[in-house]
Amino acid sequence: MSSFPEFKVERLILTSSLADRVTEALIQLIKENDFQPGTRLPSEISMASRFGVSRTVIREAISRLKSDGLVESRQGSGVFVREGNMNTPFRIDPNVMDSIHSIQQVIELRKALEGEITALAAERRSKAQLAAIKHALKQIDVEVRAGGVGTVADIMFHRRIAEATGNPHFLSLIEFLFNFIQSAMQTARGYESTRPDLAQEVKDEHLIIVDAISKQDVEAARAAARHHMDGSSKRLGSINPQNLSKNDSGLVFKPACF
Amino acid sequence: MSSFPEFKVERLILTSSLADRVTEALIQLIKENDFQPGTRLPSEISMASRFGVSRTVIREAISRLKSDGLVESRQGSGVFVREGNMNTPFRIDPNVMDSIHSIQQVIELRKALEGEITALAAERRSKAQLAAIKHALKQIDVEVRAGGVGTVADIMFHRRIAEATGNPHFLSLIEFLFNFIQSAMQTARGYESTRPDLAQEVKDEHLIIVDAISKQDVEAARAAARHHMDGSSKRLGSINPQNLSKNDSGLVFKPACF
DNA sequence: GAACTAATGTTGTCCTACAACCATACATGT
DNA sequence: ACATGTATGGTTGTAGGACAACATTAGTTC
Repeated sequence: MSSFPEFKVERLILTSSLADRVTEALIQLIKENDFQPGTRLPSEISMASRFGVSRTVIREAISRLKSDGLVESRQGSGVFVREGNMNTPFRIDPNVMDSIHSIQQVIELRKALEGEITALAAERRSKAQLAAIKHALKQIDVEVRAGGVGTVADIMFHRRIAEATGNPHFLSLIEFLFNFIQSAMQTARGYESTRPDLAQEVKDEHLIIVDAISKQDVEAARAAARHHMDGSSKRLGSINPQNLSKNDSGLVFKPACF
Repeated sequence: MSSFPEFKVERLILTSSLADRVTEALIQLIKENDFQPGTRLPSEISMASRFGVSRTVIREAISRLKSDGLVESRQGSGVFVREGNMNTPFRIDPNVMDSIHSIQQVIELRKALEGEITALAAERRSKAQLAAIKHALKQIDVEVRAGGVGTVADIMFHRRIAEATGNPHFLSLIEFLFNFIQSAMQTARGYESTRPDLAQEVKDEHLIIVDAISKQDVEAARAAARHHMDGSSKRLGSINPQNLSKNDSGLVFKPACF
């Protein structure tokens, strides 16, 4: 068509709204400079005049702080800094997830978890949960035969294992991590599909895991999961890095700092 | 003073603001019912009339969704559901952290991580990081001799180990988990301080960990950390459960559902 | 001293208004 | 026919005013 090379850009968001900037400023004030926990923030009106914005903007910023659990507002009294930070969530900044190195850091996190998860699953799985795991394993082949690379089913397989631990936090944590390594898994599995030897390797590793969970052999399950993680990171490392640079979901461009 | 027994209640927040409820409703709509990623939400005005609230309330709710990464707003165009949920953080609802069981679930999460963290720390620690770990270990005794139970220094000890992995996510995840198990650790260490045998047990376990990290013996480090985790959960289990019911930070009361 | 009351300040909610911006349809010129 | 400019309506971003609900404090009364 046109003489342009492919020029598909998601959307440059270099516009930060006032509420964004006020939020950031307040977080900085609370975290760095000591607004001691329990103290009251200045009133919304005074902050509005101090920041030079309207009260609407201040309220939106405080609304975000509230949902992040940093502050708590009491009608008629004021906004107070919360003590303890139980409500501040664990997050990984997607803006730094551009390099392969940072993806591998997340993979390392998953690697650390998967061994214990599989061991606990072996110890505690019910018959129904074992059946669900086995079913998920079969679904990988189904997805591959249907022309896919099998990422969705692969993730579901490990999700079922996490479910079998009986501890819901394991499931939500690895689901959180999958969001970041999904694209890496996709290219990895895409590469494996061109190498029958590697594909067979993966299938074998999965089988060993299921076998150990089936027999409720805790140590074997742990070892199998660790072996699988080592194998997949080895396979991932054998891919040409440039394949990883295209990120299919989310932003690719890190907004310039200014 | 009064005839009442101690009745110090932080503050009952059973009043959920309109923005709270609208936020919850929108999250539900996005997650359960499919607002497909990429689709536009109804305009703020129409949502306001639909929910029967003012546009201000809608804006505050959407502001929270934005900070949670669920949606993205484009001026002049609308609010769009984000594709991929890389930005949705990992959180543990503090309102369900009332029972011992749920605390132990978080401890189990930490248990799973600490083994790998210590192993990686043994593998990669620099000389300076080893020194920091050893210093933190000494600080536990200092804190205890100063009359404290040693929780702060204990946490700092494990924090330094996590730092030595070189993977920043380990540190932030462990720090996140510590927020939930801190109070449990406090009562545990308080109990240990009345039992010299247990206190010595803890010190021995810590020493073995540091020794393995010092020698860069990866497998020994993993084993030592796992042994320490097993020991501390065993010691925690030997405490009378009622000691755990008093939670010093945050809410204790789970708001009634209505 | 205890209980009630008024005053003041703060957050919660609603409203209107306008600026900045986007998407589309329409008009214009070549 | 095509590209370019322009008008228009709709949407978010921001400002500001108004009042209700509530908390705190000072003052008053008993």
